[in-house]
Amino acid sequence: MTTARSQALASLLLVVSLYSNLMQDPSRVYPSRVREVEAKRTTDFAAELNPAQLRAATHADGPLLIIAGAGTGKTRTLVYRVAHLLENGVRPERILLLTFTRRSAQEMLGRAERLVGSASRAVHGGTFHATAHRLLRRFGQSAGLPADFTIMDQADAEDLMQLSRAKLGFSEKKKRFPKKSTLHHVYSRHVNTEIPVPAILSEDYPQYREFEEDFSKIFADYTARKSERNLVDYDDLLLFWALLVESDGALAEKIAGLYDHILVDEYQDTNQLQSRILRGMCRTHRNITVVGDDAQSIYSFRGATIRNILDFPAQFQGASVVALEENYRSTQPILDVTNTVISRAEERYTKNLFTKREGGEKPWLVTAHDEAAQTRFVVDRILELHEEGVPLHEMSVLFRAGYMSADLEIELTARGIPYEKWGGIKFLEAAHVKDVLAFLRILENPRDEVSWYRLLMLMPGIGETTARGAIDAMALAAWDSDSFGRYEPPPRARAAHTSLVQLLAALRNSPADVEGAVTVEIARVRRLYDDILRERYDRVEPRLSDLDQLQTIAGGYPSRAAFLSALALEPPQATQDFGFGADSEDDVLVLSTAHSAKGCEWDAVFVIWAVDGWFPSARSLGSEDQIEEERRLMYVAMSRPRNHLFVVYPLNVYDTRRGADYSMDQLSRFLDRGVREGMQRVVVDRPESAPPEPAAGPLAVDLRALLKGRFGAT
DNA sequence: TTTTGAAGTCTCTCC
DNA sequence: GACTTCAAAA
Repeated sequence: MTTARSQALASLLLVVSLYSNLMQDPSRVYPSRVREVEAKRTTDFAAELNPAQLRAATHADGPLLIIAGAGTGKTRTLVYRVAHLLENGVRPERILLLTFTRRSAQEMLGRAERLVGSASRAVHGGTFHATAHRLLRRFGQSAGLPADFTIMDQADAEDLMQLSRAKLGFSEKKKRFPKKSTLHHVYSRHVNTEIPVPAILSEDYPQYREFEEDFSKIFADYTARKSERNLVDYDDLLLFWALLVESDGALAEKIAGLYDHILVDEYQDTNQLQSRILRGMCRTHRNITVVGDDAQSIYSFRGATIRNILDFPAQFQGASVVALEENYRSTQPILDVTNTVISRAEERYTKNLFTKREGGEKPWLVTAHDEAAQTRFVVDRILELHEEGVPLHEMSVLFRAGYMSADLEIELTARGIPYEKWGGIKFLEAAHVKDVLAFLRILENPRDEVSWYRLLMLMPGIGETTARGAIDAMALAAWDSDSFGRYEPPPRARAAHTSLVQLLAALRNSPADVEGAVTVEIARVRRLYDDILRERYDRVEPRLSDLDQLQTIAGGYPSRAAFLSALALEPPQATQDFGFGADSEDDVLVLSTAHSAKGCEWDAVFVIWAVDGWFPSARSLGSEDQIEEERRLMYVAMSRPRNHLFVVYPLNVYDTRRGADYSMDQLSRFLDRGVREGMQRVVVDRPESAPPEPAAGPLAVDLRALLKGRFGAT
């Protein structure tokens, strides 16, 4: 069976190999690679690119902005630009390719390799955060950052924020005090956008304006806590990088001098802080190429600003601008509809996407009676297309938020259709995985308060007060590694304390630098932890097998530190990391959030839950800007297919949020009259009373029988 | 006083 | 379903 989780694990294994690649000193790779470049035939750029792509790919030095509409060969152009640079003698390790996701970095470097040979492997590529991490491990100490810092993921950062919140006594007294996730969100937004906190509160959280001073106090405490405890959050990675390249010293020169060319993908999704980093990195050469599509800017919730791309020509004087407008992906009827959707957007670079792909069916707008009918329609149509020869991996179902695919997943499982889910429940967010990792993290960084707290709270007889008391005692002893052993617990916690002390001692004494050391450590932790797991959680078996997998994965890392850092920065999201070897031959359907689908394409795409309040999300209806972003998100979703597009919406939704009753819902506002004119409509009724026949084997359902009588065109 | 279980409140997108 | 709040149990 193909589950999201098992695939996530497989992808994590891939990360292992990537990680060791990433950490390799490129100078060691260099000499042999160069010869391969020279031996390689030169690429015939003019024959393989259209005029606009050619201009972008072969652009000489200096800033370049490529405005690339959906499906216009953006990746291709960037890959050829890398090839062009290499063929013109730029050393691969002097090129930095910044992407938004690890997946696109892999894909691009893989394609570049096919084009120009293995030289491209020495090109530095990765996300902003992963690149920041690499630089900070190498140069951070000169900037006052400890060498052994631990990276916190978002949940960790929120937990730490909660500790600050509780410490300052805000947890009980006031009514409606913002919760930890809100606190963290405001903080993160402040760091990434550089908007002052009061302004963020006024704009996004007017109800919390009265707590303005409390926010400042908590943030101050949070910041102090981080540095005392050796912790670094995602935002810090960028922040320290920016500070490093903006300083006046030789260090800034050195870091900026690492690269001669910087290429940035998905530039519309960068934020103010990232823009500062880029300006710092380009202080000497100005060889910066950015690619983006303002119509696909969908990450403002994490501080991305469309201004970066709109203002690029002003920020980098003399920048060339190339627009890619020929769409190679979709048929004309699909393009007509998506062009109409995005034409309603306010401020943008005007692009006129066109295609030579004439013909093809009009996109479908499907009105389903309710959620069950929606699910049935999607599954039936998928099977039908599959029978017509479209492989499952050439189809995807897209939705606004991860939880919206629940019903569909049940049905797919029942009918034996394999699928993989992107952007869903993440392996590393599972409580039991985080529990085990907490043990490893305090070994790595004894000051890691978040992990201590988590771990202590797991132990029977230890609650909030005892946990905090133990942590305070350790802080008082300057986090000496024996300080926990000297701590005197109250009687009810004594047994737990003893076993924990013994475990930690055993772990500290086991050799750390032998192969598979991390796996051994996890096994030891589990001798204590597995019983706790059985006690605390339901569905024990799958959780235990997750931990088995975690042990296996850990075996691939050279050290505990490498393992933990990789997990924070390269979380296995699911199978989006799947593009290798035999596994890519698995024919599985893709379920994805609209966000995670960006940059991908399929033969057939289903967009479900196209209901006002769901897509656009009800939370975004408050402001014009947010609605605009939702519109772009819908545009991203609808512009993924090559040949078949289905937009589905259920009429009656059993909505527990509003008094648990059926309510009539309305089609998403983005499918306005003009858009609908380009579509063909279908109404799908409530499913017949008979349940679907259980599948004899994968895809063995008699479709015609199931579909009979359930279509009624209007 | 502290822990723990149970009822009640919302529920996005990602590095 | 995860997280918070609240009241009973140790």
